[in-house]
Amino acid sequence: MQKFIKNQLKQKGFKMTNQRKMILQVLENTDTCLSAEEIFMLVKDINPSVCLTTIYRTIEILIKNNLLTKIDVGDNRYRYEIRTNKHHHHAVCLKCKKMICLEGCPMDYFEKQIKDKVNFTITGHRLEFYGYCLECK
Amino acid sequence: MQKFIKNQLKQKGFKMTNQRKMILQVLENTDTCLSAEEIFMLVKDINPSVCLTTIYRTIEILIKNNLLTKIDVGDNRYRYEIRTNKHHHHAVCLKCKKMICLEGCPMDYFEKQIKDKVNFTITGHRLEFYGYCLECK
DNA sequence: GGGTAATTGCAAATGGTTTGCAATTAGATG
DNA sequence: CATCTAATTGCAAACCATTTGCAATTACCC
Ligand SMILES: [Mn+2]
Ligand SMILES: [Mn+2]
Ligand SMILES: [Zn+2]
Ligand SMILES: [Zn+2]
Repeated sequence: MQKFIKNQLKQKGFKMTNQRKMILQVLENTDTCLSAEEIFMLVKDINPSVCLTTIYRTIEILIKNNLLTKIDVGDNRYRYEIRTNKHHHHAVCLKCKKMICLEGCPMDYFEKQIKDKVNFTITGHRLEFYGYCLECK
Repeated sequence: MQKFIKNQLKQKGFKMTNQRKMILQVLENTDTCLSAEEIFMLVKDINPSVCLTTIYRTIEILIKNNLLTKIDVGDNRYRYEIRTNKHHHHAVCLKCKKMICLEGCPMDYFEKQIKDKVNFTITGHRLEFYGYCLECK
């Protein structure tokens, strides 16, 4: 995957800078979704001379090229998740906003998995479809 | 529904001010989800002397009392939807961010409805469960 | 290694949302 | 109906995640 993303970027004419390498490394070595600030902190652990702006600009590039997903949890701060080849969903804790990645997709499968494996108490869910309406198509 | 919400608020000790009446009226007379700014504009059409702050504070109360839902579409601005007794989902246009309310819930039913009735081209979807994780339960 | 366009860091701007505070008001009480 | 008080409001300022302008730096094609 690491390779795939780097190739995608190179192919589109983006330079593979040290900052971008570090950001990708951080995004690929986490098991949750990270906020810009969290990515920033983790990248600083590798090299303290990075700038938050660079994080945001890299995020923008990745999203525009379908290599990163922007996720909202309702606390005025987005989380980002690097592209995986397995389509999946999340369980979001209303209190600490932690996002637990779930495998697979069909809803009923999920409900069972969440209760049995992840130990997450469901109080509700939200399902949104993305695409284009009649006027914008 | 109008009545139900007012009763809920009164029961919890909130005053039924003119501002709150107008905000509820606006929220109940729309067929999409509105941003705070949009609610503000619509309320100003009724009475120009209202303040955006009041919109936000009312939104906060409604959300805390489960009378309003906060929805994110990815453009740094939340949309709000007044409580309905029919659980339902949305189709969000990636371009204009318009939210089309869908009836019912099961996924397969939706996919058909979206294609046939609402004329919305699906390019993807997101499903999130809300609740509490092991530590926060 | 040199040339050039892309990228970066810094500081400042942006914009949605929140907060402090004094003035106003709903609605309970008599 | 007039009085009282806690809740609510409007205004201005703060907040804070994200974005932008610009000069200095860097990747990478030759
Ligand atoms: Mn899915
Ligand atoms: Mn549902
Ligand atoms: Zn939690
Ligand atoms: Zn549209």
